[in-house]
Amino acid sequence: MALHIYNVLHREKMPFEPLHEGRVHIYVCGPTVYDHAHVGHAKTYVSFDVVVRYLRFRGYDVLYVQNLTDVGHLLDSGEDRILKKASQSQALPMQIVETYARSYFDDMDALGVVRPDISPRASGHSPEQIAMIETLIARGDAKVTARDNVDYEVHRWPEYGKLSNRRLDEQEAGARIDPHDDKRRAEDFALWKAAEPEHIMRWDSPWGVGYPGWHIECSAMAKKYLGATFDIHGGGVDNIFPHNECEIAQSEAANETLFARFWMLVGSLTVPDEFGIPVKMSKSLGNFYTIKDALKLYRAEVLRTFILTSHYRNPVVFSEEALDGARKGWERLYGVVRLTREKLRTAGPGDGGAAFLDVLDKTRQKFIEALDDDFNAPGGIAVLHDLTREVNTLLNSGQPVGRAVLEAIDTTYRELGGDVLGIIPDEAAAGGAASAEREAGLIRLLVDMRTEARAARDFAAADRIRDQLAALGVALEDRPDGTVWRVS
RNA sequence: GGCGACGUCGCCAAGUGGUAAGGCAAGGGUCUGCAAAACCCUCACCGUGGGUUCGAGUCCCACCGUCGCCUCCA
Repeated sequence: MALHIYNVLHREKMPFEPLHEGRVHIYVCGPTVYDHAHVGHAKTYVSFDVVVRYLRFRGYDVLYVQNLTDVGHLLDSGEDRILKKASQSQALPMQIVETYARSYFDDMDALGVVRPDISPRASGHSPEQIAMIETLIARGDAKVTARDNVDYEVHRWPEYGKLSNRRLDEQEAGARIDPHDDKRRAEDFALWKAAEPEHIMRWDSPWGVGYPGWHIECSAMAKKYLGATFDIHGGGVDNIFPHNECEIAQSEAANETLFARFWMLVGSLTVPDEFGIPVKMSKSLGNFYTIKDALKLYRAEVLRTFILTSHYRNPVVFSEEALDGARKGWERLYGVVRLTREKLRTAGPGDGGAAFLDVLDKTRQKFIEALDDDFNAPGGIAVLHDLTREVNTLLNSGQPVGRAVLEAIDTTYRELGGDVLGIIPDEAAAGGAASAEREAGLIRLLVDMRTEARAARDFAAADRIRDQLAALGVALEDRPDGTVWRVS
């Protein structure tokens, strides 16, 4: 059973073989950097983070491109999002872009999302955008309008609608036409827009000073870094129409070849409203959670666990109960890793418990089986929970477990839970700094003192140490073979 | 109105034809100085009604309910 991916383009799971052997080219629509990222962004980018991590785990050489949209993404009113924010905060547009691009990377770093190999900005690619538009004009697929806009003429592309499964005659026509536009058909979209005097983000073009349309940016950048045809295009489902559909139309027309071979779209994240009905986040409803907000309440691994316990294609409701459930489930997984590492500190060199290596092999097989099935992360987490029961049983059994087996257990969690899913921290990340070492030493000293008190049946002193440590967020567990501690 | 998706135990959730993974919660036990953690046991006729099939949560139809998109959105 090889890797299968649900391809939105064909609405079915298909076996995945990259275009170039051993190498996967993937493009994911990045955010428009005009505000702090919210938990919906976290769902999308954590999902693709696991896709990329898993492809690498499977041995593929992955080239991952995720753009930053910093121009041309307009609001209903026709205003550019970046420009509007800039005028509101009395800053230059590129200050806004810089501020929120940094904020975005900070958030992604905090969530343990591996950075894309290339994070191209739309504003830096006007030569590529213009070249593509010129090709489309030469082909007769795009027209320069009387106002020096360039519009893509959708009726020229017979396959328009193949991704989102829409046909033009089914759409409500003319719902929104910008008064500054002079396009002839409502479904046509802008490749290039002439800049009004107040539009200070502007570039020279053969059609005068202007700026690119949102859709052409992704087409131009994907082609530049990944080629005309590449393996996977990702994004959130909410962009399937019009954005992704327009990308396909203009790219396949201009390049005269297939654009992305596989389309992977992530289900939306909603938030319960006052009646508990899931709705999209919006600032006006007061249900807008930034990643920074969420990270104050839950650690990154817990947020990732929450996101990854449902399949990436499904919609998810961001609720406190679900988050708390994810937290407890994660604590169970991390608890056994902590226990394993604690035992490793003092373990003897023998190979006791070697029969357990077979369990680890089977775990790895089942995990791969799950992830091979369209990146079924929930299935992968369930496999880790099954392993966790077995490891707990082993470590509580009293039989001697040698260093080799403990290391193999740790490696299994490190690779599957850490490298692929990003929910099991490294020892170092959990506190490898000098101060953390000192703290651990102090805690061990207190634990030893308590052990002596218990041996002397001085339970008052023992409980005092335990209670004080608990108040500081350090939980103790007395096990047959000694006391272990963990930071809660 | 059109397009798409979803409805599985109190909660979250996997499962695209062969008698329902996993986590949380709950109840009962084991262990423990007491705890905590862990382990064991218990806990689902898969929205409703039809149909196809030897056999359906899984396929088809209808209905009910929910969500998303229809040129702002990851």
